[in-house]
Amino acid sequence: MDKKCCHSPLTEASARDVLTENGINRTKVKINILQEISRSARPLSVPELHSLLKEPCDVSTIFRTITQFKEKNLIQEVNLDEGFFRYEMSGSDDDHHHHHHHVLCRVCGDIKNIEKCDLGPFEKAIAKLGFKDMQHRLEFTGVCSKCSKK
Amino acid sequence: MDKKCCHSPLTEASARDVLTENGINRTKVKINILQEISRSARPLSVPELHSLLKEPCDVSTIFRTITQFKEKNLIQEVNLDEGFFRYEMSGSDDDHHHHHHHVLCRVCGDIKNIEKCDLGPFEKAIAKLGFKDMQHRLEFTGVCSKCSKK
DNA sequence: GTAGCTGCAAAACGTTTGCATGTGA
DNA sequence: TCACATGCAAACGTTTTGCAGCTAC
Repeated sequence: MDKKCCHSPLTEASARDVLTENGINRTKVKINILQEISRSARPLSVPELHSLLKEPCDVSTIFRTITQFKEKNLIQEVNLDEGFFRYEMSGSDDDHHHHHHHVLCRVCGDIKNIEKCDLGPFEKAIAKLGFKDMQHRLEFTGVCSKCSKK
Repeated sequence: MDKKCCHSPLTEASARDVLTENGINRTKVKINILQEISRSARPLSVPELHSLLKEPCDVSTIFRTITQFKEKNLIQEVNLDEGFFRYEMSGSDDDHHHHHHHVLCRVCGDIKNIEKCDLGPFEKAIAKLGFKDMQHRLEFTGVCSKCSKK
């Protein structure tokens, strides 16, 4: 549960490699965005990403880049019920079906990962209703230990 | 799993009672909105609600009313990853902690309820991280039997 | 009468799109 | 060269807000 996330921050060189492997042009903007997402310990929103980039680019470019990265499954969308999406690395190839959930602290906004995921009983129940190709979204909120001490 | 939802459509008289019990003024608009949500078999978005109301009101009024209903726990927010929220009845007083999940068909948009909810193992794992007052959101998408036959 | 409700208009916010220009391979 | 990437401006859909007038109690 406390172990480090599966990916590590990408160097410029490795970011370039990842883009090449996925058939994406290696532009300054795309390298920056990929590095910034890989550097972050938590999923980032587009406005956050925009203000983190050392060489800022337009938000529309960020959205277009994110669309492309999602299509190549480099990153994945996270919805913590905040009214907007966040994005995080999908995990490397050796870790192909990486899947996890999050807990969001309702007070300070801190986000932790939950690696456990067993929804078998739910999925069996839904299969009985005739549904196929199931996907799910499970996110938790709570008050973290720091905030509940105050 | 197939049983009818816990609440039934509210008559105008019972909608008025519910509002009074919750200290909310019984205006025409609020009665209409509450009835319309109680009548619906599935959680409604604000635009849907707006077009369903027989005596339409401004969307800003709908949002303000919904905020108030949420505060009194008359209704609850549902997020099916569509980019907007839906709203449904919270369940009656005798059914005080009613809680369920949904499956959304990614093809036709049909929504079914899932009554089962056992996330004990997850919540234990999160409690170990020091989080308190946990809440969760779990929603499924899939392809319903009608749509997968085509 | 007064607190609270409503409609209208405007704006906030995340997100998408069209278009003209610029850049990577 | 030429497909693709970018910035800018405009638009979109959902949601919020300010304000003036109206309604419930």
